[in-house]
This record gives sequence, C-alpha cells and structure tokens, in this order.
Amino acid sequence: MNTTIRTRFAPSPTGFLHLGSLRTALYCFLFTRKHNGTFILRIEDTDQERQVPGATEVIYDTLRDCGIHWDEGPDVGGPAAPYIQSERKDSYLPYARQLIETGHAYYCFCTKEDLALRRRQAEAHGETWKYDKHCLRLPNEEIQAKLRAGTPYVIRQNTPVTGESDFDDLVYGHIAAPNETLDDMVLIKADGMPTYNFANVIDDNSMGITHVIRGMEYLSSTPKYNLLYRALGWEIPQYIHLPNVMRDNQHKLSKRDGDAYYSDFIQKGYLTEALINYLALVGWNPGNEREFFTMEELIEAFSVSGLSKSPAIFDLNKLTWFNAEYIRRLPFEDYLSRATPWFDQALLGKGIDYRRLAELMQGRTEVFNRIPDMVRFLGKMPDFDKELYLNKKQKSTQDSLMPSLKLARDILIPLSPWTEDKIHDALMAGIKEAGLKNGTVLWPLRVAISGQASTPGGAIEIAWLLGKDETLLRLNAAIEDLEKQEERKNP
RNA sequence: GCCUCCGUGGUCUAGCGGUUAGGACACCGCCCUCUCAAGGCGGCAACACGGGUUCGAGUCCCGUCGGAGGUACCA
Repeated sequence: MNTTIRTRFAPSPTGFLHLGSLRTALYCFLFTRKHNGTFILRIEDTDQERQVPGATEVIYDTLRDCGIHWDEGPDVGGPAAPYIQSERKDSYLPYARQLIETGHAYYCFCTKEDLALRRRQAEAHGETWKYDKHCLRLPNEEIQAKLRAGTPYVIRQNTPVTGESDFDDLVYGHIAAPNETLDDMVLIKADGMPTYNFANVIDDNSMGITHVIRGMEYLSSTPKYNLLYRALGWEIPQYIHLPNVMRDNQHKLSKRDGDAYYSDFIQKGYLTEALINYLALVGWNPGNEREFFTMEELIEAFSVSGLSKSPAIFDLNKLTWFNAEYIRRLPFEDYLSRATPWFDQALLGKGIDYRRLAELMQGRTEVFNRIPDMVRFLGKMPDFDKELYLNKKQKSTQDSLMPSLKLARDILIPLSPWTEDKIHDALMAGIKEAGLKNGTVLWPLRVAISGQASTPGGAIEIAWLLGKDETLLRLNAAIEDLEKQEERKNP
C-alpha cells in the first residue's frame, strides 16, 4: 500500500446523526487514522425535498464531540472543494453526457407517473419490475426534438443485459451479480441534480477516494457503480461495506425508536466516550478480549479483519454497563459538575450537601437521568409500605422495630457535632451495648428516614446528609406513626 | 417474487479441520456488608437444520429454513 489512503464519510443532512451512521463515521475515521490517510467529510444533499435546516451543523457538532476529526470538509476546505454536493451540481452533467456519447447512458422521457403505473402492472403479474430500456430505443431525431421542445427528462445508466458483474469487498469478499438483474438506474434527475448513485461515483473519483466505507445497503448496487467507473475509465476504489446496526432481530435501529440518535443518548446522560467505546464494539472486535478503549487506542487496535459480516443488535444493557464504568472512572470533580443539574432536578433548594452526595452516588450512577429518582427522598420523605421495616436477613422484626427506633432516637438526640464519624460511633456503640445486631437497628432507622428499600448509602450516611433536625423529624414522625398504628390495633 | 448478503448462548463476540467451544453484558446463587451498588466466587445458557468431503467439521461444499439489505427522479 504505497498510495495514500483517502476515505470519506458522506452523510445526508436529514436530521440528527443516527447511531448507525455514527458508527460508520467512526470505523471510517479509525481506518483512515490507522493508515495515516486523509479523512474527508462530504455532505450529500442532492435530495432537495429532504433538507432539514441546521442538520449539517448537527453533523459537525456530533462528530467533533466524538473526537472524529476530518481533514477536508465543507468548513475546513481542501483540495477537492467544495464538499457539499449541491455546490458541485454543475460537475455531474458533463460526465453523464460523456456516458451518453459512449453508449453507457441515455435520455429517458418517461414520466414518474407512467413508470409507477407500469411498475404496478408488472408487480400485479408477479414480475420483477425493471426499466425496460424503452427510451434507449428512441430514434435520435425524436430524442433531439424532445430535447429542443424542453420535454423533461432524466438520464439513465445503460446496464448490460448479459454477463455478470463482480467485485471484492474487504469485509464481504467476492460479490457477483448477474447483469440482467441490474436496473437502469437514474443518474441525473429531472431537476438536473444527480442521484446519490451517480454523485457518489463522480465525487469519490474526483476526490481521490481510495477506500469507500459505507453501510451494506449499498452492497447490491456496487456492481452498477463499478460499471460506471469502468465506462468512465476510472480506477475502482476498495470497498468496505458494514453490516447494519439493528434494534432487534428484524428491525434496523430506526429513527422511530427515539433511541437512535446520538443526541438522544447524550440527553439521557450517557457519556460520549462510553457510547463511542460501545459502538466500536458493535460489529468489530480487536482480536483479543479487551473491552475498554480510548479513541487513540481504538485507532491503534483497529483492523478491517475484525469487522463482522452479520448485523448486530444494539444492546442497551451493555451500553449502560459501559456508561456506568465510565462514570465510575470520571475524576470526582467532573462527576460532581455533571451530576449537579440532575441533583437539582430533585433537590434544588433542599440544602443537601452535593459533594458528599456525589461521593455516594458516583459508583451507583449508571445513567445520569436515573439520578433524580434515586435521591428525591432526601428532599421529601416519601410514603412507604410499613412492611419495609421488616427484614428477616437484617433481623428486623415486628417486636424489635419500636425498641430499635427509640434506641436510635435516644442515641441521636444528644449527638453533637453531627458528623458521620460521630453518628457511626455512637450508633455502633449503642447497638453493641444493647446486645443487638447492626441490622436490627440500622435497617429500620434507614427505612424510617428514607422510606426506601434501597438508598445510595446506609443509615449513617443518609442521616448525615439529611442533617440532625430533619433526621430526628423523620424519625419521630415514624415512631409516632407506628404508635398510632399500635393504638388502632389494641385500643 | 427476483437479486445480494448473513446465520456460535437472550445480546455482542472469540474460533479460521482436532478446543472440556473462550470472553463480555444480562440473568441466578453465595460471600462481603448498616440497604443498594461496587467487588470476589460460582452457576444457567450457543455452533439453525439436513446431506456430503474428511480418520476427524462450529470451521470446507451443497441444499433447506430463518433473517437482513436491495429492487425509487431517497440517500
């Protein structure tokens, strides 16, 4: 490999960046960096009807966030500028004309409606629809007359009807398709814009792309692209087609799921690094059992041979596990600042010490958006089922309950200053003195002041976070509540 | 329908003719422990099916079945 590798990521600006596309961009980037090549960003906006304002910026921002840097692109320029297809509009038609002259393409005056009708008829007969080359057989005079009259037309590729076309994909190996099954695809649309199919070939060539890395939805049309390369006398690039990222066995991860865009995950509190790390492993493996990678390490480890051929289901569970791991590894100050807005959602103005809370929460946070529900009880004592007090394993029984709570109260009332160490030592000493098991007192205490089956921290940490006043308030309320309940039972 | 591709536990995967089929997530159990989490230990669970080739097949060939993609003046 002595020629410099040039690759491109060529998204359409139709909205947010889909995770499947992100992964394609990632692999493309990794491959290119690994081989010291040039990574190009090209915006494919040939479909005027599907433009979404601001979508291009979303692509830039997402890629940058992820650490996927492009060497040439619309914003940074480069020797093959412009990098937006609509701005290259005029460069396609001459090639199409050249193809017409050499018999590899032809004008077609069939209307969309007419085509749709014929397609439906063919399908009604159970036949495969394929353009019948009707306009290829038009006499030259008629073509010229229609052209002069301004009749709308498209330009179609004239694919051979015999033989077969084949190529070698770096992932899928040898791919061959009978030419008779190849449709005469439209190259230039009636509005003068090239189709993706055509623009792609022209741009990839004029930008000197050596390796085309893209989703496998293009695998079956690649033979047609290659026919174009040959007709134009161009060198065919290497192909690396990537299997799809699936939601489940039969569905691609789709925009409808609400879980398909990069931004969806970031908003929920997934870390970019975790997402990238996970995504890299959906459809690729490093050849060993390593799972954690920084971007630099991914570049180092990346190899086409580790790419999988079969579609992979996106596993939210595993992503979440990665995310929790990444959160645990975050420097504490970083965690604190990221968690603060989520603490605020449940605890704003409640006077809780976020720093201590963050210490307790960092190891327990899987996704940031789960924080509010986990800490809300600190701001407001929730209602809870009294059954929660009873816990066999902790040796907290109906009989031990009231004495335990009162013991805790008696120990905590005189306590000063209110520090975790003090609370801990006093409680432990009192429990030992009473000859009880830790759980017998601590379990009901934690329940009484939190109302939760589980909390980020034990009774001691929770008591400290709540503060002495609030802790005793809640404890007293719990005791009174139980006493009332007793009275009702035995008046 | 036709064309192309794919097929190892629930999920992501290792395997590239001889393995007790390995790892990770999830799940279950135990330990640790003032709950939960983390951690430690253990467990459940896979070569889609049928034919070949071979001394020997998850690995090679053929077929069946299953799935995906394509079949647009969308990309």
